[in-house]
Amino acid sequence: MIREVDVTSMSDVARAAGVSAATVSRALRGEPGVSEATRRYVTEVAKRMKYAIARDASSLAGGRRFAIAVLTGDVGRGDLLAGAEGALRQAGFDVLLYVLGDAGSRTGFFEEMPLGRRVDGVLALSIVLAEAESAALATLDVPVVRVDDGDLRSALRIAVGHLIGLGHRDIALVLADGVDESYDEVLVAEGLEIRPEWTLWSSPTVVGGEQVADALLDGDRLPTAVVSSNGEVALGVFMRLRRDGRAIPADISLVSLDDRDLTRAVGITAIEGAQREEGERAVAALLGSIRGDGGSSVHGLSARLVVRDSTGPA
Amino acid sequence: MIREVDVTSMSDVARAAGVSAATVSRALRGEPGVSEATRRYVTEVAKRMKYAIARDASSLAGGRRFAIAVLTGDVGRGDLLAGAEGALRQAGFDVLLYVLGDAGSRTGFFEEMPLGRRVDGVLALSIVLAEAESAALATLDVPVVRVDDGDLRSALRIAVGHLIGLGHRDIALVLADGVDESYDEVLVAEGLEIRPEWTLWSSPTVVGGEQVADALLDGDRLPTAVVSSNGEVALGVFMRLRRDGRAIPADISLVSLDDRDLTRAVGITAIEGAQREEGERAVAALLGSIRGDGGSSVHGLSARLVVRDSTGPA
DNA sequence: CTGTTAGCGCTTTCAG
DNA sequence: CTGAAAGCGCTAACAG
Repeated sequence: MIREVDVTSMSDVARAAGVSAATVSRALRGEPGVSEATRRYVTEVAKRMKYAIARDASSLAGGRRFAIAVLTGDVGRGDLLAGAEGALRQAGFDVLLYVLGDAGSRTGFFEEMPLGRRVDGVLALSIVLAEAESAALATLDVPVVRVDDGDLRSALRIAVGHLIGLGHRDIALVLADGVDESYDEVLVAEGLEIRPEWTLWSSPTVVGGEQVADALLDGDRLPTAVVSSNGEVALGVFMRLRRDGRAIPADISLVSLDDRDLTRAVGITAIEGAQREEGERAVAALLGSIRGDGGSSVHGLSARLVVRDSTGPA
Repeated sequence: MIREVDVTSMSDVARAAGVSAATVSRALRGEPGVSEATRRYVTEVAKRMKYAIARDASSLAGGRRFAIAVLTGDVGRGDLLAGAEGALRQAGFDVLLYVLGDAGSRTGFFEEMPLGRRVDGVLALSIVLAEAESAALATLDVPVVRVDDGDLRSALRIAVGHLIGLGHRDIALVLADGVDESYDEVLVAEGLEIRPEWTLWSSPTVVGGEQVADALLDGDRLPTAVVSSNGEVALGVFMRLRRDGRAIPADISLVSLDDRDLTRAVGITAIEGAQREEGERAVAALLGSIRGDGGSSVHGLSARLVVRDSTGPA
């Protein structure tokens, strides 16, 4: 396709404004060394001509790229991405998106490393990087900032604290398969008694949650509160308990350590990562690095309790 | 931050390979006019030197940008985005992401139009563009491809067809607020009788769905099936009916015209857009346009019924 | 098939 | 404060 169009270039603007291209460049970028009057006038003219700096040429000449690569394994974590994108756009950076969800595209990406000399920094959002992958990124010689999912332990601590504050002592903990650590100490630390039958594992699905609820209902005593590490499991527990005639939160309170569309929709109290904000914070850190020390860093999603309708007094 | 590094440029490679820069350029891009032997050797050397073409310079000189702007209003539609990104990356295009979720960033974007001379095409994913916005994009003079949500009418047709196949005749239709058209004709066309009290409106929330279910339960006759235009509403209906002791699908079948995490998790039969595939198809169309006629086009998410556990014989 | 020569549209010294 | 000149690293004619 041939496009023979609107090549309003900087020199066009310069000519129209009766100054040199250098002055236009300085004026438009807010560089010092231009009188305010000139700057205003040039900006004016540029806008009238709908002129926009050609990034390619600008990068080539200036050495800066004004672009950040955003790597993510899971577009589902939408707000994190949205927050980061907004902050970057506002700061004048392009966002080059790379969705590294499946193994194929992921290995492909790290083999090709298509970022060479193309970005000023890298943001890795909720994707756990292998050693080799981190190393590959390091060769780009630009700052890398990672945002990981918040850690379960502290989320659990917050949830349990909330429940204890409501007077609960009998708290069951449902962990999604794959979670292999023990979290008893968190309960112990709060002075709670550990009952083995109240620590349950479940596949990370709604059906799994329903089975867990069944197991709970079959026990000789029901806890007054349930904490689930996974949102879908929480929903399963919620639905089964309700169907069994248990009122939530009157009979049983429920907290999810994982906040999702699901839990939000149903009104389940949950620990949410402040995703949007964290995305913005990560961008701030990255831009700081770019301007400053060039260092890399790792951020955890900050945990925050959102009390909804599934928790109440014991 | 000062970066005084690895500026392996094309001429470095050329020197190392004992050829001219032009030859390296041709060889690396697969352009004709290079002997196979030379191409192989040059490629070899380049790889060994870890050389990667500088996109900026390449674009500047060549006039092509190898970048596509992807506009989306809703990162939640993850698979569409993932599909498009994968296809674009494979084709060698950068993806410049713009999340135009909230009004502020959206108007900001269309006022600034930061894309001038920066992309070879635009992909608008599940975002309905206003007249003025389309016009703004048109000024970029690059192909624009849009992928819209599938249309409700055809989704409804599929859902109703499915239910009728299962023997249902008493079908209630729940529309989320904002849907203003009448869909009676779809039912009529299938030979169904229209009962006004079985066409209900609801806020697009779980609570709204629960209220709808209440209204249904209060009626003098219960439909044998419910179709909801919205996933969250469907979930609300689902939960309330179950709590009221109605078995799904034994007593009542339920179909959502909108497939989401929610409906998937709970196992509600739904009409899903084949998002990933559609993303790839849109990219194919866009790349075709870029190479060819430069035309723009609109794609609908292709509707597909996913039968889960919420529908069964009447 | 390959090399040479001009730029692409900016930013950046360096003078003025 | 402003302008002129010299590239940034490539690609695209044009010659050989």
